[in-house]
Amino acid sequence: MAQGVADTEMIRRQNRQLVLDALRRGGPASRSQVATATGLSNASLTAIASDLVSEGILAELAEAPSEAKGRGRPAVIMAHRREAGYVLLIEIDVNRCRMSLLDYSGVLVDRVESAVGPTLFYETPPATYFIERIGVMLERNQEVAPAIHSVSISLQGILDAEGAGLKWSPLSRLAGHDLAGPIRAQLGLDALLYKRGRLMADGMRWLDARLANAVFSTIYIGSTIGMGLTWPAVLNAETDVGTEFGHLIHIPGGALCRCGARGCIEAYAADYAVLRSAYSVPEHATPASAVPPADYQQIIARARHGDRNALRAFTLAGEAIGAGIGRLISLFDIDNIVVLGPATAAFDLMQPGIEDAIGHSLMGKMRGLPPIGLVADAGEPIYRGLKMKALTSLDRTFAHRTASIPIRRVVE
Amino acid sequence: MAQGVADTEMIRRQNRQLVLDALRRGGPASRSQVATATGLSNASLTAIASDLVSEGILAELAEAPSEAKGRGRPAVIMAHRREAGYVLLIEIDVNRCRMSLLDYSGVLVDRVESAVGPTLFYETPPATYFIERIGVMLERNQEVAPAIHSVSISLQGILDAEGAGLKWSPLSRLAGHDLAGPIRAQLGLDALLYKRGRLMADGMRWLDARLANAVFSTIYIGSTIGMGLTWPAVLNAETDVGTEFGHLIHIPGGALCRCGARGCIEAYAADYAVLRSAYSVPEHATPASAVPPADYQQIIARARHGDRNALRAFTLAGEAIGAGIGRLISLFDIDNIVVLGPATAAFDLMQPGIEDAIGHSLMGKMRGLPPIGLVADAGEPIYRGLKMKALTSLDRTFAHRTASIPIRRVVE
DNA sequence: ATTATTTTTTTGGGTATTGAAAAATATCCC
DNA sequence: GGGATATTTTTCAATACCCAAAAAAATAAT
Repeated sequence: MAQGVADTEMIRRQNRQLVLDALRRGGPASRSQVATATGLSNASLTAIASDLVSEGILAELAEAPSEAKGRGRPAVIMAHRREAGYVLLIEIDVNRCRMSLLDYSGVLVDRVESAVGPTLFYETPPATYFIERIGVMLERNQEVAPAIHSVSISLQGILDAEGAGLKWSPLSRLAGHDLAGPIRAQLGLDALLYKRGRLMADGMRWLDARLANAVFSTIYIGSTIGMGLTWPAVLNAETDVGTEFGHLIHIPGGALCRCGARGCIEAYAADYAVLRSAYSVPEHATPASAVPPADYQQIIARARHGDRNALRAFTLAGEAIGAGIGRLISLFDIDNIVVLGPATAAFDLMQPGIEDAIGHSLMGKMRGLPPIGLVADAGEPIYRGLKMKALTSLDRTFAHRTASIPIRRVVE
Repeated sequence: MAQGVADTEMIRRQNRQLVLDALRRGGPASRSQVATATGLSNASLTAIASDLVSEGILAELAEAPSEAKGRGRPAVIMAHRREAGYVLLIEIDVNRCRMSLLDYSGVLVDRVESAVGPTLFYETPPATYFIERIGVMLERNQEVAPAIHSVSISLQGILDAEGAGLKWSPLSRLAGHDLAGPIRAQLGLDALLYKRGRLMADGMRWLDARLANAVFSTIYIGSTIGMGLTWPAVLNAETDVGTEFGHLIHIPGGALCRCGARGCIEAYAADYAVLRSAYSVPEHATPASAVPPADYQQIIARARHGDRNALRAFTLAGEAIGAGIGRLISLFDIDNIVVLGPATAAFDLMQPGIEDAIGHSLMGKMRGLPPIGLVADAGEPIYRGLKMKALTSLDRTFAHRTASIPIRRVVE
C-alpha cells in the first residue's frame, strides 16, 4: 500500500538510477563496466545508456584512458554530461555565506562568498537575503542560469516538517520564515534545505570508503554541538532522522545553554561551556556569544599543563558527550562515530569523561563505545555532503525521464 | 547498488505482495475490490489472483456476503487459504510463556500456556526450554506441524545484531544464548525474535486505525519501561530501531536501577521506583524484585488522597518519562505517543511532571508534547503485533513464489 | 425472455529484461 | 599487410508483465 503498483516503466526508472548511481560513485566508466557494477546485462546497458546519451544526460568521452589499451574493441567511457544541468549550493553559518555553482559532473563553475554579521537578519528577511545572493550568482552566469535545477542549502537548526524553513536556529532571526516558498516563487528554483549536522554525516560516507556501508554518527563539537546520523542508502527510502543532539538534555535543570534551556549537552561541551567551566564561572551564567579560537586553544594548553580547572572543564564536556553517546546507542545500533570540529584537538582530554559516562549506562556496558574517528575540518564533509545531495537529487530527476520534464540544454 | 536490478519478475513479486497486503489489511475481498484497493488493473488481478489460488495461497470463499447482493455477476470473495501455512507465536515474560498456533488466515488453532518462575533458566538453558515447549505444541498438532513456517518470539531485553538471541534481558539467564540456531537445528523452524516494546507499537498500528499512517511511539510503564517506535511500513524496508528507552540515563549517577546502572528512566518511573520514592527509601537502595499490583494501587490511592510523598513519587516518575520523551522527540519526529500498562491508571498523577520536563527542553518547547493516548492493557497490542509480524512475514515468503520454496500443503 | 448491471476473463499492444549470436574495432604477430 | 585473437557493443528472439478495451459470464429487474 505504502508503495505503489510496480510496472514496466518503474523497472526502467530504477535501472536508470542504478546506472547513474554507479557512475556517481565510481566515476566515468564503460558500458560493460557499469553493467558488471550494477548487475545489469550488457544488452540492457546498451538500451539504457543510449537513451541517457540521446537525452543529453550522459556524454561519451572522446578519449579512452590511455593505460587501459589492450586488444579488442575499445571501451567507450561514459560520464555525466556536464551541461545536462546545474545545481546551486549555499552554505550559511554565523560567519559567512558561500554559494557554489556546480555542473552535473560536480565541477565547480563559480563561487561567491559573503560575510555574515550577527545582525544580518535583523535588517533583511532571510528569504530576501537568499534571493538577492542567488540573484548575484545568476547574473554572473547568465548562460547556464536557465539550466539550474535546484538550490540546496546547508543550515543549522531545526527544520520544519515540510523542509521549507527552520523552526529554530542558532543564527538570530533566521528561523521562523518560509525560505523555499519565496525562492520558488521569485526565482522558479526548488530550494532543498538540509541540516548541517546531517550533511556532515553524509559527506563522511562519501569521503571515507570504510564508512560507505556503515551505520554511523558524526558529532561536531565546536561553538555548537551538531550530530548527524546516517544509514546506508536504500534506493528508494531516504532514511533521515531529524536529530537535535546538542540540545538533548544532559542534566535536567543543569547548566544554562545558549538556547535558553538548562542542561543541554551543548551547555557542557561547546567551546563557551568549556571556557565557562575552566574559569569557574557559575554554570547558570549567560553564555558568551562567541569564543575566539585562541581562547579555546589556551584552555587546551592549560589542561595539558595540568591546570585542574581546565582539566575538569574537559572532563565535564566529555561526560556530557559520553552520556549523549550512551543515550544515542540506547536508541540506535551504531557501528562508528566520527567526531569533527575544533574540539578534536582536545579529544584526548575529553576521552576519559566520555568513556566514564558510557560505562555508566546499560547499553554502554552492553555494546561498548563504538570506534571513534577524528576529523578536524568539518567544512569538507559538509560541502561534500551538500554537493552529493544536490547531485544525487538531480540524478533521481533524470532517472525518471518523464517526458514532462524536458532536459534543458544550454549549449548546442 | 544497495538495491538490485529490477526486472519483470520483481514487478510481479511486488504486486503479489500488494495483493496479499490488501487482503491482510482489509480482510476478504473480491478481485475488483482488491484491484481498486491496490491500484492494479482488473486484468492484472485476474492473473495474479489465479496464480495465488492455484498455488494454494488464496482460497475463493464459496459464499458471497449476503448483504451485497445486487444485479450483475456476483463477486467472488477471496481470502487467505487457511491451510496454506501456519505460524507459531511465543510470548514470554516473567510470569508465563504462552504459545499460539495460527493458521495463515490468522485464526487461532491451538494454544498452550505455562508458568514461568524466576529460576527457570537457572535449571534449563533457554533454547532447550523453547524447544521442549514447541515440541509439546507440535505433538498436539501433528497434522499441521510440517506446514509450520516459523516461530515468532516476543522477548524483553536487548536483541543481538543478528536477531538470534538476547544480549541482555530482565529475565534472569535468558540472555547470552543463541536461541534461533538450536531451534532451527533441532526443529527445522526459523525463529524470528522480536522486542516486546517494538511489537507493542506495531500492534497499536493495527489496532487503532488513526495510527495506521502515523510515526509514533508506545511507552509501556509497569514493572519495566518499554518503548517502541514505528514508522508506516515502506514495502521493502523494515524500519526498525533497536531501542532501549527504559535504560536511557535520565540523571547521571542517579537512582539505582534493577539493571545495575544508576539514573535510568526505569529507576524513577517503574512500579518499584514509585514505591521506593513514595516510602522515602533512599534511591540507591536495591530495587524490590517484584511489586504486587495491590501495592502500586495503594500508592495511587494515597496520591489521590493528597499524600505528599506519593504525589512526589509520581511527579518524579513523570519527570523521568517527560525528560525521556523530550530526548526522544529531539531525535525523532513523532506524531503521537501511546502510553500503555499499569501506570496508565496513574497517568494524571504523572502528567504535570511530564509536561514540566518537556517544557524544559528546546525540542519540547519547539514541537510541544505530542498527543498522548492511554491503553491500559498491553497484552493485546503485543499479541497483535507479534501475530501480524508472523503473518506478514509469511505473506512475503508467498509473494516471492520462487519455485524453490514449495508451498507445503497439509490437507488434500 | 429480454434487458440492465456488475464482475471477471480474454485479447492486443506496448515496454522491460536477458542470453546468445553477430557486429564492430582494436592489437598481435608472422 | 593480412589473418588471428580479444573485447566491447549491438542486435535479435524469447519471455514476462502491465494495461485498456472488448468480450464473456452471471445475476437481478422488467
